[in-house]
Amino acid sequence: MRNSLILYNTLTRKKELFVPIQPPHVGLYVCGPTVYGDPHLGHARPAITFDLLFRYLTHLGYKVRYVRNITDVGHLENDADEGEDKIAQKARVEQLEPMEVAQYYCDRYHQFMDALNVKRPSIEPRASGHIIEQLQIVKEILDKGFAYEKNGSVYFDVEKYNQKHKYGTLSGRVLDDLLSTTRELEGQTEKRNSFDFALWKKASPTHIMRWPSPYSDGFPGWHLECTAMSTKYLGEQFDIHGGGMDLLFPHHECEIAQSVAAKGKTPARYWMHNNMITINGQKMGKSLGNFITLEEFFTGSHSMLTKAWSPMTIRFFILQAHYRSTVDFSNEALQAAEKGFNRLMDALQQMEKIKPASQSTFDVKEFKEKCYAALDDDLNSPVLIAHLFEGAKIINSAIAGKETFSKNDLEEFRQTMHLFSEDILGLKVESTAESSHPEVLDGVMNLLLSIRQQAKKAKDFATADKIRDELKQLGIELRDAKDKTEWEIKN
RNA sequence: GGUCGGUUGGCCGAGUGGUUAGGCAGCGGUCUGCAAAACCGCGUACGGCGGUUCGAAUCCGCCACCGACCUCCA
Repeated sequence: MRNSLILYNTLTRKKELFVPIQPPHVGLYVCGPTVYGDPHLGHARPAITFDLLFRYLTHLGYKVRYVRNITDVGHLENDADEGEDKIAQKARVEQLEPMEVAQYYCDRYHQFMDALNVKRPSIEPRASGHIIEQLQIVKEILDKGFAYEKNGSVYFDVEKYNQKHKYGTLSGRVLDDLLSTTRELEGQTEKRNSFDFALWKKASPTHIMRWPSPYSDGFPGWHLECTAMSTKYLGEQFDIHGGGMDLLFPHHECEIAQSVAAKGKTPARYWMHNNMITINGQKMGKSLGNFITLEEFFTGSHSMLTKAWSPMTIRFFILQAHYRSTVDFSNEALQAAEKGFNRLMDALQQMEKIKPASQSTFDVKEFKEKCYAALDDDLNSPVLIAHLFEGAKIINSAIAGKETFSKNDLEEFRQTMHLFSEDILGLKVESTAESSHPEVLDGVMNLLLSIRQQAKKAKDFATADKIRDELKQLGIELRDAKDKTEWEIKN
């Protein structure tokens, strides 16, 4: 097994060689969606980032258990007493059962992640199905003395925890600073300190989602589910914990505190955080109202979009930036991504036409090594894509007779190109009308092309060009090669 | 205000103490009846000011600007 993957660990702020606790097994936990709204571009980034990690680790031969939760009990709307579960709030607005709402958006999430060719995780646990496990952790933390109960709610005692352990190791925050910088919130009389966080919240009378507990009828605090479910399925300490950078503080910091308080262990050894997506340089966010749903991208139905952008264009666009960089959205950038993606996919298909020669003019082994090296360097997908474009250029040159491959090299080159672009980056040729009725369209095209060929022979270029131009208007592009004319549907 | 990160050619976006990132767009060429596609060539970019160094866009310092987190958010 290749063993040279280096990952940037937020915990140490350094790139580190990835060494699993129990090779060949790898435990990977990623914070999943809160299913109270339609999936948007921001959901795509972590899903694709960790899909790449999942695919690469699997390819390397690791047996990966990938756990990504579904938050269906919702997080607290805020920390105030009248805080309301997000799912419950949405349900009231739409007059639906809370679980109906959660199911609907969960299905939508799956539908769009499938379209983006994101593999399903090994386990997708729901928070609502793990109330017992969460209550168990509340009890453990209370027993250890790192939490206190007040009016039916249970809060994590950060100050007390900080006396024995250190709070803020992941985000680099210092408790004293937090005291002075955290603003005062109304209705926080129950908490001893503003930075304490809820482990269990007593439900207000209007709160629909509630479960019985020794403390009150209520619901779990907003960091607890990840601790409960990662512990249950991956153990008290596992390999990699991932999520968006916005979750670094307080969410992941609190997860660490909960695990250390309850189990005495930092839950994960490697913490990975994908950066945000920006629109016109500004973060995309619910509160900012500038987020674009995936459905709007795929159909083009948003005022900021000049046209529809396909799932693979979105995936390619995201992979063209390193996961720790912000990626700024614009129609121009997507246009460039779309064209580049098509060029790569075209080359991949053209590759089948290459005929083996006696000798190779291209070093396939070195090429393959470069591709691995890119991913080994903290999943550098943009560099990998740059290499794949070099591969595309070689393919096209080989078809033009400028490069040659021996039989063995050709086979290895084909495998390498497919491995990295399809199996690992998860890119694929998107189906078009061509694939739904292939025979019919082929027949029609062959007819048109033979008429055009006759016209060309007779030097009737007006007719030949008319066919080409009008097909172009329909979205079919012709390319005259030496002995035949190729055609392709563009969008 | 505190903490962290960023500022790369027309656009997007990697990377690095001295050697071509890559894609898109543009320009010139080859090919073509003309195109398209493809291939070849071109642009010589790293926020500002100092410092370290034989040499910095890459290291250090200061400044400017932008952003993220500190409140639900991927």
